[in-house]
Amino acid sequence: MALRPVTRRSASDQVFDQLLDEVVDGELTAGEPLPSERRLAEVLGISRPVVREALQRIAQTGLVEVRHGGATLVRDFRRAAGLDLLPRLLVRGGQLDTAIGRSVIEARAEVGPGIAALAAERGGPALAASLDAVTATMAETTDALDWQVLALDYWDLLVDGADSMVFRLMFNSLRAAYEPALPALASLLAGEVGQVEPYRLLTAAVRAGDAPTARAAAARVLTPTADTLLGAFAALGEGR
Amino acid sequence: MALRPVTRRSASDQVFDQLLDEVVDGELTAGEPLPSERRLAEVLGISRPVVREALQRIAQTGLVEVRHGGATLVRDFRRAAGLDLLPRLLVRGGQLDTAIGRSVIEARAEVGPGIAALAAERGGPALAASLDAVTATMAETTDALDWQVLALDYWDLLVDGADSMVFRLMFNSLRAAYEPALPALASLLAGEVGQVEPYRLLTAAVRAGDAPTARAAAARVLTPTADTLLGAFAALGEGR
DNA sequence: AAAACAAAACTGGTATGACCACTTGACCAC
DNA sequence: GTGGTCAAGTGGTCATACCAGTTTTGTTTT
Repeated sequence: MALRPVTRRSASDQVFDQLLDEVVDGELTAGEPLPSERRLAEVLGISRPVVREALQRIAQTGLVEVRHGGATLVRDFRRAAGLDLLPRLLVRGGQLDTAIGRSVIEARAEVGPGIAALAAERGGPALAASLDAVTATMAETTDALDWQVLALDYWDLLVDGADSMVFRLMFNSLRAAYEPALPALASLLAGEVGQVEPYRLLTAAVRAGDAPTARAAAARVLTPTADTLLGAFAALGEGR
Repeated sequence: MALRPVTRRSASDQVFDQLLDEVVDGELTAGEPLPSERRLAEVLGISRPVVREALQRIAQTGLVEVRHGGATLVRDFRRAAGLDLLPRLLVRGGQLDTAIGRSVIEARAEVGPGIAALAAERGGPALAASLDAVTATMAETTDALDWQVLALDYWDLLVDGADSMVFRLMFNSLRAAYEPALPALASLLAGEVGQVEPYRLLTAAVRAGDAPTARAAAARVLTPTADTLLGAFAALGEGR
């Protein structure tokens, strides 16, 4: 039997989630003042320090603005939040937001080739050797989920090779966003399993230090997945 | 006279900054356990709730992992942090990190044209009209800083038009990163002031709904700035 | 001597109540 | 209208105690 570890969520975590959902779902509109910390503590049946911890974390993500002496105000997260918020937007209330999912795929298609180009310029044969090791494992993989995990490993190496902190942090944020959804996505992308040739072409371009070819090869790696997912999202989006 | 608002930083903020700097500067290496909350409170001369608030915010950014009952561990921020950390990496200890700056420019050059293409597909004449209003103001602007602010406004509209949450959040993160450095950068980019024609061409492509042209036009908007800044960063990087 | 167990000594999580610092708005004097 | 004062409400900090979970230690058992 498949047991999963029990997760005891702290009171602070639960308050954090509640507040975040209320802001993101628009139940608390931008500019609106939040109830005072004392009031929140009373309503939620917890102590004020716990409320404060949750509130500080919410503020850290840019969703509210706490002002000493004044009320805490809700901000427009579309204006104030950074990419770290993405995971909480992509899957909301257990449901995947197809509009957000579409934008993730679009961004991936845009950023991926750029990463590949930089990696080709800077990675060299050492990077290519690491990539070869991953593609070798991919070639022997039949499980859809394992395949996706390996594909992520491949891109992780590529991002390292690009030697760009911004792309690294972007990758981390995007990865954090769709890693939870991977099991669900893997089945959609089962047809992709075993298609290792595009990755090998990309690796070859990296080894040769050929940035333009790497860019094109990366696009060929990403496009099939993107088309499949965009199609699925479009179908889901109309279904509701 | 140019007065600036006084900023009183809370104890919690100061602890947050100290811990963040220690992790980012590598004085606390990944895997290493942090001192206990009680110990930190004692050493820093503050109360434990304040330490906890700072610690929870640090954990929120992915820099440490707090475990109930166990020690709090430092994580490798290169692996765990998201794009929200960028502002704290770009300018560290009052100094601009040129390697990070380079990666920001590279990412901008990669993402910008993609945003322009999407905006051309989805924005339509309404977006173009808004863009025209900004370029009209730009044409009359001679101050270098004002020019940069308007350029940011232009891109803000473009990002709206792209109708992509991921690009919106990316833009917010990047903006938060280099907005503090804008005054310093503006003087470097003084030569760009008045060059409104590339923006007008981009606007025209958006109005026509011509994505490929918009993509190319965006590249032409971004390239001069990118070259200038990359050159300046390279010179700075070698100087040390 | 090795393994199993139990207790103690950590760790973080929560609660309480008090006080300080700041903002806001009402009211008052000029 | 201007400026000043004051009271009420807000967030910021402190101190202490206790609960909950983990890690270490020491003992017991095999």
